[in-house]
Amino acid sequence: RKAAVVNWDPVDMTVLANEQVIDGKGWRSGAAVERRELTQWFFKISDYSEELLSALDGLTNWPEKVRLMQANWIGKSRGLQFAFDMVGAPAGFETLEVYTTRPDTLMGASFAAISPDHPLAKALEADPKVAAFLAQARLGGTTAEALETAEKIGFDTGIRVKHPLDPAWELPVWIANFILMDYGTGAIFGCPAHDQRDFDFATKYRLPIKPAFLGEGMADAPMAEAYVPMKSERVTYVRGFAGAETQTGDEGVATAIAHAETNGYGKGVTKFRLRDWGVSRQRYWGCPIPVVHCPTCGVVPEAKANLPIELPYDVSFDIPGNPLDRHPTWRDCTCPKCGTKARRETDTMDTFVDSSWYYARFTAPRATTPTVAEEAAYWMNVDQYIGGVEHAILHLLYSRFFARAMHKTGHLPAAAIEPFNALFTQGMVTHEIYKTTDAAGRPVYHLPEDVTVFNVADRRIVVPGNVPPPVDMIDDVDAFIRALSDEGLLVEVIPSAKMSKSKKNVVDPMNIIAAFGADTARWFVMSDSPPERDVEWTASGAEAAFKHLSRVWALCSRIGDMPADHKGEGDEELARATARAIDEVTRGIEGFAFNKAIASLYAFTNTLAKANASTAPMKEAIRTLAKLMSPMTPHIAEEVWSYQGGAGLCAQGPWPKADPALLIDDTVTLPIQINGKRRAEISVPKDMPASEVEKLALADEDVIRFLAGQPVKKIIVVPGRIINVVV
RNA sequence: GCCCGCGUGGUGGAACGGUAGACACAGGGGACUUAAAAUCCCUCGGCUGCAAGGCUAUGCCGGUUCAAAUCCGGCCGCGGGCACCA
Repeated sequence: RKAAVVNWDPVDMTVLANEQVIDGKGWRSGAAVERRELTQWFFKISDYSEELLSALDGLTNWPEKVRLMQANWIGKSRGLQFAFDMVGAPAGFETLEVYTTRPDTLMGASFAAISPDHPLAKALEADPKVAAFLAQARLGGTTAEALETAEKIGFDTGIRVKHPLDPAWELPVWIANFILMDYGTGAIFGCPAHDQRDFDFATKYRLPIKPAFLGEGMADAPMAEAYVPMKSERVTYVRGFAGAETQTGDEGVATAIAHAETNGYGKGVTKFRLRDWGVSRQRYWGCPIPVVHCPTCGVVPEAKANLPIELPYDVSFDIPGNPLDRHPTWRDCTCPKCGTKARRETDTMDTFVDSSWYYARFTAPRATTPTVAEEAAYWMNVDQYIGGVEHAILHLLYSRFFARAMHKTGHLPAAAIEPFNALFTQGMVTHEIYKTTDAAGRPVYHLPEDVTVFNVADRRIVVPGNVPPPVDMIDDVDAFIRALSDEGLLVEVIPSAKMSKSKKNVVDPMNIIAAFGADTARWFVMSDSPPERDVEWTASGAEAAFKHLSRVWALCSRIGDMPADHKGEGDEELARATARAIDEVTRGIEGFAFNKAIASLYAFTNTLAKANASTAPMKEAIRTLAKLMSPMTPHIAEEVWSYQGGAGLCAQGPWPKADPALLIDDTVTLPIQINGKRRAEISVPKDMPASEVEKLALADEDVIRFLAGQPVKKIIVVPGRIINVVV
């Protein structure tokens, strides 16, 4: 229960918190959310923004999608940062720093705006009108919808800034609720012509809208919305100040930054969207943050000898809030620096902290230090990491950061800074949701095993309970459904979703195992969908899997009963089929295409069931089948293996290897197309030269019939694949 | 709004640019049964034909190619991620 400690810095930040989190009193759902300042602990992941972004290129065995999501999350942008000189601002606020990714639109500026959380806004808060505005701006929800629909509101401070390119030109400074303190400098210059938000704001408050550029060949005209072309697009500057009159946005930005740097009013900077990782939680169930608050020394890291700080067990959750805050003794401690009475930090760490380095801990689980150098060097990295896509950003990015931090603190070797060599994101097992409504209008969810699904006249009807109604006696289906509905017996079927206990769309694995065994459950889950996709759980699918495994067992006992000297037919073909099965199943498993591997096993089993070969190849085939099945269905595989006289466990023996000679057929069947349509096929020896194949194809009677004497323009022979005759 | 991804039978899904629908589920038919279950066999994209077969078909429209589910462009639909990020 300890975590590596990296860059402990208390940071004052504005965070969003609801009442429950702040004072532990209210726990009403939908309680008003307000914004307050809390002291929180952060990991300075932003120091690694560039590194975490550029290293994504090296993760060649990660899905492109995940790398892209991380790149977008890190969000690198290049822009200009510069300072406006202010007129009429309080003492200490001589300049206003702003950041823009479109410095080429500088001449389209019509105002400057600061975040309600900007230090300047706070400095002005003594003015009751400002205070009232800030209170209003801080209201409002934090959900995506709330933000989307939130109206833009602003307050003109009366302060003015001088335009960097023309000191005589002054712009008003507004406080605006849509400016974020967390990004850039918390202040912007507004260019309504080329930013939709600024456009909306300028329209509302009647500020000038002046284009800096027009689309190539477009005329200057009043605009209905902001003109925001891609930076790669060429535009004609009507209020340009750097570079060519017509150039791409990228060129415009580059020349504008150069202009600012040459003339000394600003500099090009790179910003990242990635914010520091706030790890403080006002909860019990996280690792305690090993920090002591001392009245004389301030914030002091706990002495190493006292680590790990363990959570107390005698806590109560009767009252909402963090029990650590109320614990009588846990909070009390002595300052590791001066020895006086002090208080422990009661915030605990985000549980993502634990999941960010467990893989490293696994390399030396019983060590008294977080990791052991030799063990970490030996075991790291994780060769293949498998998890849901929902971890694409947070967990996987935090882990990448944490591995780097652990390297810096000497807990991991340099080779382990990218902890996961290969990543596979698997889908989920889903099921539809069955819902009814109780008398009070509350939703009631039903387990799949507690409803009955049946069809009447192509209508799928679901009722609670396990007794289907007498379907034959229903003649008016609509009336029947209405009656069910009136009695509250019509179950609403909600489309398939990730299995969740609260929605009761779960199938208990224990029930499946009790009914069919664990092999069946594993076989079915892997058989239908590729693993990166979600699988819909169906009872019939599980039954089908069970039937198939029963067939395998029946086949096993039949082959087991064969007399040792039985001479059959098709020994060669069966040996080929066996080799092909080994090849296909191996490639399927190695390529994470378990559904294809299982399809091959079905085909091989069917071939074997129909075969009438001699005893030796039959036994060889069933033993191979056991081996190939063992990753999916270990129990039946071992039974079959042992029944067929296999030595030891098949899980312990080597994986079968296909004889390459048996994988190559001596003759191949080639389809013949005429103008791209399949018309015939011929069998030819596999190494027959193309010219011979051509002759044979043109001599084929179906081909002759279809050509009907037309001259052949061209003939394409793809060896081993296809022949196309063009007329 | 921005960034990704995906659209193939009734269903889950196969298909290095080369025989579309492998392998299954469901359905239909049959055998065995007094009957049912279980098991086994046949059939199963659509249209057409007694049949052999033919035509048509991978969301829609167009293009590249001897050949397109696959590559390119444009629509439509669905899903995921991000989001007052200046």
